[in-house]
Amino acid sequence: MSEINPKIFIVDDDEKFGKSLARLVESIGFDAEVFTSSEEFLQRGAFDEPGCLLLDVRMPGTTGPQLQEEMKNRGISMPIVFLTAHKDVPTGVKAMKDGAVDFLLKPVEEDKLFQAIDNALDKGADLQEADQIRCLLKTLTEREYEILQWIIAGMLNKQIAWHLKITERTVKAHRSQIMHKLGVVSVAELVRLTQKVGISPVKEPVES
Amino acid sequence: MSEINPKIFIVDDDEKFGKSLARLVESIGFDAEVFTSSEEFLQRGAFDEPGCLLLDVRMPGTTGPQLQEEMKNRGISMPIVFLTAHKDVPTGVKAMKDGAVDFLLKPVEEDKLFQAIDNALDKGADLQEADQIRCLLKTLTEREYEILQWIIAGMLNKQIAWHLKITERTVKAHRSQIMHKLGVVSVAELVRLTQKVGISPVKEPVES
DNA sequence: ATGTCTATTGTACCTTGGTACAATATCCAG
DNA sequence: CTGGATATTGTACCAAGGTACAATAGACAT
Repeated sequence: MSEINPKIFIVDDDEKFGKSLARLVESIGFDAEVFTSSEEFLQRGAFDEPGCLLLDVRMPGTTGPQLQEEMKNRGISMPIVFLTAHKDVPTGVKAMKDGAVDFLLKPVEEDKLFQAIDNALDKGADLQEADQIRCLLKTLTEREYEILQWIIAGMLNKQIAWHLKITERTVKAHRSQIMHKLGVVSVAELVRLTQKVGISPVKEPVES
Repeated sequence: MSEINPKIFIVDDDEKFGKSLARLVESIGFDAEVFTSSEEFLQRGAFDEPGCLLLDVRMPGTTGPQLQEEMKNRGISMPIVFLTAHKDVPTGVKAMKDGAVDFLLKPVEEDKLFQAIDNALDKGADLQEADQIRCLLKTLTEREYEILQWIIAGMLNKQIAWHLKITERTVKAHRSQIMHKLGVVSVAELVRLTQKVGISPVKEPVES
């Protein structure tokens, strides 16, 4: 068994600070990788390994919050911990609203940093799981996806058939295919799976 | 149909500020209620109507963040928007981590305040729904709750029966009771319901 | 003691879900 | 045009869920 250490990405224009931060996290067993700009970080690519990002706010070029938004746009799901000397409340609050794990002020206390990294890595696991689920969902055809939304709404096969104007037999065929593709054996698992990536069930129009 | 306005609770030791804030939110159609201390607010009770809390940070006695924590302890689920002149980053960040909807600096821009209130009221609806679900869940007996956890794990009746060393018939009886009490007709609805209040399914020990 | 709540189980029956073994039709790319 | 993916449907059968109509037994409170 080869132990895989989570990788701590560090983006800070102050190279000295970044390197000392790298040494610090490496001292407790993490792998670290240092970048001096957001652009350099984005060019690296391959963000699929488990890890998190320690990110400065004020930087020449793309700032920390801008990188956060760009990552969201690109679908890069990596938990972010901001580290900054920039004592601006709205910036910190917005970063948190946008999903940052923490927003710490330099000089950062080791305890708080390590705690934040732990939290970030936990969140990273969830994000990776969601990514995997999204990947599975892409294997569904449009029709299957449509029927999936009815299934997780709790509709019976015959009701789905009625709404789509097809036979119950066909719904069963699709349903079976969906379950196989998503690797679940029960509706309960199916619903929990879809909840994790925010798929909304169809809403049955109430007849009067 | 009597229109029910959401109620905006305001807690600020600066009574003048509180009252002017009340006039402001009332001008756009909300009901407002002003308190000059956390204690006064807590004594009011009856926090079940739809609404949100505009809360100051620095106050004599119980501070805003302390009130936030106390409300959490007491199970009072009302969305909070902080309004403060206290430009402290860690305070703002912690408030957000603890579930605040927003953390705005005085003097607050009307746009941002109204936006924050809208967001808070949306969140309030979710919180109220969760409260209602928790209320329903309290009507379950211990045994029913136990079986519920197996059901939402996607287990078959016979598997549940096996684990609890009872007959499948008994599981069916409980299952039926659970569905009735929670007002759902499908496992899918049941799972979504429980997800909203964070009930975790039992984990099947994998046999080798 | 008597009644209520809870947990348990039984029988019988029907509905729904799942699947094995099929076929037909359309669309699209190589 | 030919193969593959997709959507559709059929038959038959079995497993699983749901329920109506029941009963038994223990715990607990009035």
